[in-house]
Amino acid sequence: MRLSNFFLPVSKEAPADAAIVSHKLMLRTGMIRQNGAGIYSWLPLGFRVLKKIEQIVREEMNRAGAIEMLMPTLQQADLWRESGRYDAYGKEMLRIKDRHDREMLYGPTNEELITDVFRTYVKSYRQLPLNLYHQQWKFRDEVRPRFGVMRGREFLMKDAYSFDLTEEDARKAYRRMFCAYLNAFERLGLVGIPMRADTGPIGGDLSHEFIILADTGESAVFCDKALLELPAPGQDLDFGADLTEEVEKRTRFYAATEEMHDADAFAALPVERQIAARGIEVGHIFYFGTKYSAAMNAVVQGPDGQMVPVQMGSYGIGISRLVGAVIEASHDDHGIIWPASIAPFGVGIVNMRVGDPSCDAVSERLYVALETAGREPLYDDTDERAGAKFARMDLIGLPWQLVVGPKGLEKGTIEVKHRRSGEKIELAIEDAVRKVTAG
RNA sequence: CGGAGCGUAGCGCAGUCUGGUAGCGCAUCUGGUUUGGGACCAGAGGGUCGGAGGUUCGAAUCCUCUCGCUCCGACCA
Repeated sequence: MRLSNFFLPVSKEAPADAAIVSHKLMLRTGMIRQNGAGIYSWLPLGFRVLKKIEQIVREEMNRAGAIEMLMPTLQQADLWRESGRYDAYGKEMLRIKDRHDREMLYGPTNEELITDVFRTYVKSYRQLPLNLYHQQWKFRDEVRPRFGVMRGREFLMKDAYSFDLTEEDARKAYRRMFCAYLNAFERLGLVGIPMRADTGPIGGDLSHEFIILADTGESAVFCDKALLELPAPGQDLDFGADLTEEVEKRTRFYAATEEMHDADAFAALPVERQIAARGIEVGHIFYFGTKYSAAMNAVVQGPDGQMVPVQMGSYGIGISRLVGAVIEASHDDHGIIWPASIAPFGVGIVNMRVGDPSCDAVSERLYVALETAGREPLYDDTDERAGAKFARMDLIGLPWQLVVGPKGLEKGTIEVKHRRSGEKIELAIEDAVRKVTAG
């Protein structure tokens, strides 16, 4: 992408409304534009990041055997009456009437819809296990939206729903999602720490929140340092295998959010392993048995011929929240530092002297080479001053910057900058391309 | 929903107490000089001061109502 053809409204100052660093940076880089409390437009730069996170989550869900689909944002009230949640959900659910005065709602979640799909088509245990997911905008009329996309009212969520015949099979489905989540967060450059979460009226031990540590996180969290050092299961994990050990490897360490915190158990840890910090919830998984299937008559016939309500679990990842969360976890005084996996562009090319024949020629060469190599270059071909270009590149935080200027070209080199380390090296043009393409 | 604030140019703000021609910085546009880390000079455009009503000769400023946004708390991907 040539900057002169792109839409990148960066600004020096952030609106005073923004309280936390990720929100400020998202506004300053022109990733989002606020429309109302907790409601945002995703401008081109932000949209690219959002789509990349969505794609990584998609790949990890698919790898774990989940199947993607898409459900609507607007739902009929009837289904929610069946599950009993139309009245139970409260003011957080946005209720709407259409022109025929039919009661509708903007979906805050999708258990009812997916259960309806399931019960219509699945009648036999032989079609199980099944895990269906989508990535769709949700609306929750939060009392107090805040922190930009971290707590918006409208937000993009990946939600998956598992269906199994028995509780034991449902536990297996849960473990698959547990591992898939760890892999997904790792690919986003984050350490997602699974923490025991409140299971509400269902009870049991099958609910975990995935937390990433950040000073501006909304919840106080406590965990064993060992959890931060465990690598994710990895993309070669066999999701057909027994994943019990892979899960217990983590759940045996202490980790809890404030509401589940057991001060005595935490105090029993060696002091150097005690981590008391703040965290951002980026995912939440739980098993809820037959709560919806029983209420909505989603039954399947087992091998014994009996009709039984299907065992269900649901698994959420806050896609739009993750954009903010990654920035909270990865930035410096100059701006964002994107992990390469979700950077809006892979490399920035700074032409220091637009109009100079050799600078233009070399920049074009780099641009074509990197574009061809699939590195998604952002070529700053504007005629602004060098300082402004550098500041902007640092602000938007692309992993690499290539600086093409007359001084370097006299020696036949260009400057290659690594955003995260700040390292700068002079390389010949072909070596620079190789360097950036290799990473 | 309780508590506290804020709405003046795209962004950051001053002006409000004490009523009297709507300002500053950044950004934008034009011309020129510049050019290796957010340049300089000269000029220009851009505002129903969130909205409605009221008081007054006169309202950004005082009064009433209203809409919106932010922060703290209780709740949540």
